[in-house]
Amino acid sequence: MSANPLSCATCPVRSRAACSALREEERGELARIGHHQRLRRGQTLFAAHDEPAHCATLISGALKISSFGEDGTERILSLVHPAGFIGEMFAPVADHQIVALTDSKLCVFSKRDYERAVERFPALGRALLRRSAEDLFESRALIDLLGRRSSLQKVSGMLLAMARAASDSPCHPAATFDLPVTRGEMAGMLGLTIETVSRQLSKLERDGLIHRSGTRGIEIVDAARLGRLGG
Amino acid sequence: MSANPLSCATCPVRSRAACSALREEERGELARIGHHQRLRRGQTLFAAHDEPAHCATLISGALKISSFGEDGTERILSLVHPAGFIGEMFAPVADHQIVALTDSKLCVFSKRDYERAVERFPALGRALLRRSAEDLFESRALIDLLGRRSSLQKVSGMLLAMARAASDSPCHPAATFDLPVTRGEMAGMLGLTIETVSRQLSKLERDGLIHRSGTRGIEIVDAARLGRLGG
DNA sequence: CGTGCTATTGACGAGACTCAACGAAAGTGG
DNA sequence: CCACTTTCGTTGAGTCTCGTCAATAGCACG
Repeated sequence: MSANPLSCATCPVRSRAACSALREEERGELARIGHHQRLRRGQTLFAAHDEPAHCATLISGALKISSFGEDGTERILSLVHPAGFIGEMFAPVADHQIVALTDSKLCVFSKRDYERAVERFPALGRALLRRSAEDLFESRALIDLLGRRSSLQKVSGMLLAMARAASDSPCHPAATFDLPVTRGEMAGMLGLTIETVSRQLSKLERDGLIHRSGTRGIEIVDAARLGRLGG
Repeated sequence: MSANPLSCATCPVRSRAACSALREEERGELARIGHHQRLRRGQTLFAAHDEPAHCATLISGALKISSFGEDGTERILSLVHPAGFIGEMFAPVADHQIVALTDSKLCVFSKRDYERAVERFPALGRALLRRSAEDLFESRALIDLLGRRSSLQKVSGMLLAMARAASDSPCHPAATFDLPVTRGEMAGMLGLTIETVSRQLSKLERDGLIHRSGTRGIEIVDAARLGRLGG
């Protein structure tokens, strides 16, 4: 765990993360109680059953939040994208594991310190609330995706969601991007099997809606038809 | 819309709702800017596409938050139980409809007023954050339920969730309760059809895990086995 | 150039949806 | 209070999607 001093001035998410709600000097104070941490692909931030003593803002990369069934099968509950906040401040102890999907950088704080900061800087609390609302919105979008839809619709919807997440501007999705997840992880999120995901991707490519390059690269060819399926 | 003055002293959720974080006199001030509202079963609080100008705490009854696909099929994203907070304070404008499942009572506030109150009373903001985190947790539980499970598991899990929600104490679920939702709504939440839900309920009763009385009454006979399926 | 791992593709079968009929409950109007 | 209508719930038979099992192909690594 490297204890680099935080350098907010060059932080790529300084305009979107929760701390962006703070004034200059307040942010400086927050920076003093936090530190950077790097996570390599596959490394876990918090393991299931941990009493999480930390919280963090994701600076770059991507994380997944997943739970595990009794049979050990993984279930991905949510993805975390840059500027996202991790640390279920008040949630019941959840058996959630948080793992890096790609090499990632985070801004980590002790939970106690952060809670104190929230009390001192009300704006931070409001910013967290906003983030939380966005997470909730995302979660509901995923629920929407999981509910009564065909596998083809699910896969299409996920591609669109990924395209949106890959783009910096939230309004227009990226036309070409790399999937941050493996097929298995995608399947886990959608409640499908690897095989079904693979088949539907093949079908989407056959029908000319997308183009695949390598195993992760996706180019959206016909966004309109894709949206009709997955939106 | 009846404009009864709020009477926090006798409010059944005064110890659990967001406003419970406030001190006596602060709560009094909040009460002055809010009013009670009754909703009959089936009435909608906010319709899709409304720019919601209000937010509310649910006092009694039950609400559903749902979205609608292009084909008009309803998709229930979340249930709201007493003490729950409604009003996506900061979320992107969502095409979500909020409808009463049973006759309900709410504590309604203008969004602007409430936001001002949040700024003035930081504790309120923190309480909202906690609520939001719980909602997020609930949402993720639903996602968990929707992901790769058999219809029997889904139905079992939903019964357990309902039992938990029906009980006042969050630790031990109610043994006997009324479903707040119709079969169709249940099906909508689980991504199943009415028929499948009905069949699985019949099966659970045949196998002695539950007992049905009327169309809504549920008695949990064998919580252990039910938990093994749906937990 | 093997060696794992991930992804793709095919054949088959179980589980969930569709369609359809029937029964039960709830609301309506006389 | 009762007959009527409407909605909701249950049950059955047939179809189709998606999961399971298995074999093969691409890729990254040493």
